[in-house]
Amino acid sequence: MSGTHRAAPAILDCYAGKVHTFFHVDMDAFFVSVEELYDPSLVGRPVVVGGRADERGVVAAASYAARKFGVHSALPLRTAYQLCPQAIFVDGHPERYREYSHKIHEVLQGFSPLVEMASIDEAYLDMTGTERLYGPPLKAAHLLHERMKAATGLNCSIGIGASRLVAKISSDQAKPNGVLWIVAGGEAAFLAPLDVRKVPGVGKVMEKNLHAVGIRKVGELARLDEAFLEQRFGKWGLALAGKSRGLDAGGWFDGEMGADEGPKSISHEHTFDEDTADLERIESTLARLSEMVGRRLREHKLKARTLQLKLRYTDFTTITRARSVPRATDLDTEIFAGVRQLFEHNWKAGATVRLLGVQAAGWAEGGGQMDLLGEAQHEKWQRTLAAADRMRDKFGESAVSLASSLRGKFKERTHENPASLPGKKPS
DNA sequence: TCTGGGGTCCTAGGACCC
DNA sequence: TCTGGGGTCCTAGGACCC
Repeated sequence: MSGTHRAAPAILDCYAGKVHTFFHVDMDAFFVSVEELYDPSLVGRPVVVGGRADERGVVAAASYAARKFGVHSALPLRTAYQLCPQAIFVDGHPERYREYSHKIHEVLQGFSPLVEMASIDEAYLDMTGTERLYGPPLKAAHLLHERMKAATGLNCSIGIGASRLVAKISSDQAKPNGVLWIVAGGEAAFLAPLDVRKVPGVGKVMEKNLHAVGIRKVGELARLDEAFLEQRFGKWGLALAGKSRGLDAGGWFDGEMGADEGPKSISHEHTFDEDTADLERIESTLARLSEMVGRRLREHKLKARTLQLKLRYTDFTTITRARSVPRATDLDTEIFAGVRQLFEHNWKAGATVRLLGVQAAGWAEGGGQMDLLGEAQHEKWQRTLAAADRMRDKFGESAVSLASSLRGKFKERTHENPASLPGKKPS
């Protein structure tokens, strides 16, 4: 609980009146903490969530005990094992994290009506004008922290600032299990000594670019000429100039709590345990991914006009190939037909494949025109798939699969009318 | 260090249209 | 006819986030 600074009047002027108060609430080691609730024996031990120590894959989350050994998110699991062989490696459970994310959302909504979930485990609250209800920000934050712990069993950290950006950076500095308030006017002093990497949006590449021009700290960035940053890094450079001063994209008044607009794309991908050039395996994987994408489209009541294939070879070179279809679709068969064709046209025959991905995007309201026959077939497929979706809801994801029947049967079909394909009926 | 999976946003070139 | 400019859509790739 540090970082409170007296506001300089000259700096306060730039708020032009109303100073907002944003909270950024960020769960501590979220995936690990949820796993600990299911298995309390994990508490206090080095835990790695993401898969087995010998699997292909990366660390999704590491406990603080594991972080002491240098283990962190995005590290290859095998490297994590080298660094910390005594760590307990557990599989991730996305359903559990979604469930707890909902609980978190409920707690927050009970605290303030202006809540925006920024990801599965973090949220912004606009707490402007809540002093009469909760008292000063620090008091409010501690109350929220207690409620969160009581309702979910999980720890969080809370950053408080006059912009979302400052709130976010301060919650990061407050970790773990802390609260930090950056008083309006104290932003520059708070930000100046931080590494540029602490600024959201500055990753490996931008960090390197900035180091190359001798910029390492946010304070150095803030002193730079805006025009220089814009000329050097374009639109991004200009945004960066604002961020280095603690400003959101819209300045201090970027206060609208985002309406949930729904997804802009839906995708699934799979990395093989071992790279493969086996067409049967490749096609059944594409079929399975197409089903998963189709299912999610129907869940969201969306139809996609653009289908995209992602293909990663053994040497990690990765291509994406997209095509727009004349009629927007949410059907497994049509998605599969599209990406299968993209695969055939773009695969370097015989080259071993590491990863396949299927993405749908470009939503359309309706589906456009079809001839009567197409219409009838289309409706039949929709009923079949709806039944399959209900089966999966009841009995699990593996209860119904069209993959085996789709695979291999496309060659002798025309792609103009994939809806005429035979599919295994749910039984 | 042999590198997941699900997303968002930005850039840039070409097609096409007026 | 040697050749403008703006808008929009499509596609590919890449940086970045959790």
